[in-house]
Amino acid sequence: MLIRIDPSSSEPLFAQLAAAVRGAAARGELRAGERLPGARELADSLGVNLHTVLRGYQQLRDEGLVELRRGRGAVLTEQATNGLAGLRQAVADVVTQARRLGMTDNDLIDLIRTEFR
Amino acid sequence: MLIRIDPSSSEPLFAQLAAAVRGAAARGELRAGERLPGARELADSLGVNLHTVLRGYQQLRDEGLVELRRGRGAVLTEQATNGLAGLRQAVADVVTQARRLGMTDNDLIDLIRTEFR
DNA sequence: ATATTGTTCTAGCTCTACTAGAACAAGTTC
DNA sequence: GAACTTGTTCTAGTAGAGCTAGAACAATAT
Repeated sequence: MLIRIDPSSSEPLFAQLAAAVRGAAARGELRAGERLPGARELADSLGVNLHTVLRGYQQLRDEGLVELRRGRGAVLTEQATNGLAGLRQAVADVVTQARRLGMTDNDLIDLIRTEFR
Repeated sequence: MLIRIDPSSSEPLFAQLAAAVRGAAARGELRAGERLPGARELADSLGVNLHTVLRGYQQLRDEGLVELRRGRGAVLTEQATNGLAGLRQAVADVVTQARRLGMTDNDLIDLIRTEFR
């Protein structure tokens, strides 16, 4: 898997990392049960700190996309690869866009309901 | 126009302010040529600093949504009133994707609510 | 002329993100 | 069982963004 990070972006590094994994899983580049690189190793290869990678991994865990276990590393869950991850990413993008327009969650939900008919 | 701001949000105050104006324009609550409140006045009524409001206004100017002139204030441009089209398209895409996964509108709305936090 | 309103500058405070290093705990591997 | 791997937790320091504050200034409106 290829993970790229832009240090000059205003998006935090750990968030970029999480987004990269989310996207790779959604596009089928990663499968359930597959292991992500160890945090120390990935930190080295990206030129960032161990804690930064771990924070990204922990965010993915909070979203239910990976399981973290000592001695074993970060393993993709079913949820990460069942397409939900892709939808999640799309939803995140829409939410960002809606926020930029100053919409509340309910404003956006109205739009969704309209579109669902 | 009603501008509300949440000091406890992780979204910067100046960005919230810009979003509020963007959204009001996108929803048609504001029209091209209309004047926004003066920065000092708005800062007072929101309980934030003059510079914070000005930074929000400047961001809107950088986006081409308002023109700023001394003695005159912030005036909405034509461009400010065309925002919804992109979001509508993104929402349509998300709904299609959700349908493909067999989700109901309420399933999707749960996702939106989660993401909005 | 006078008042209004954005512009610019300096300064200080707080919080987040990132880095760094160390010790620790749970799991894997042999 | 022993050694190794890997995430977890803790402390600590640095840099930058965001916000506030106050003042002086410049262009425009009335």
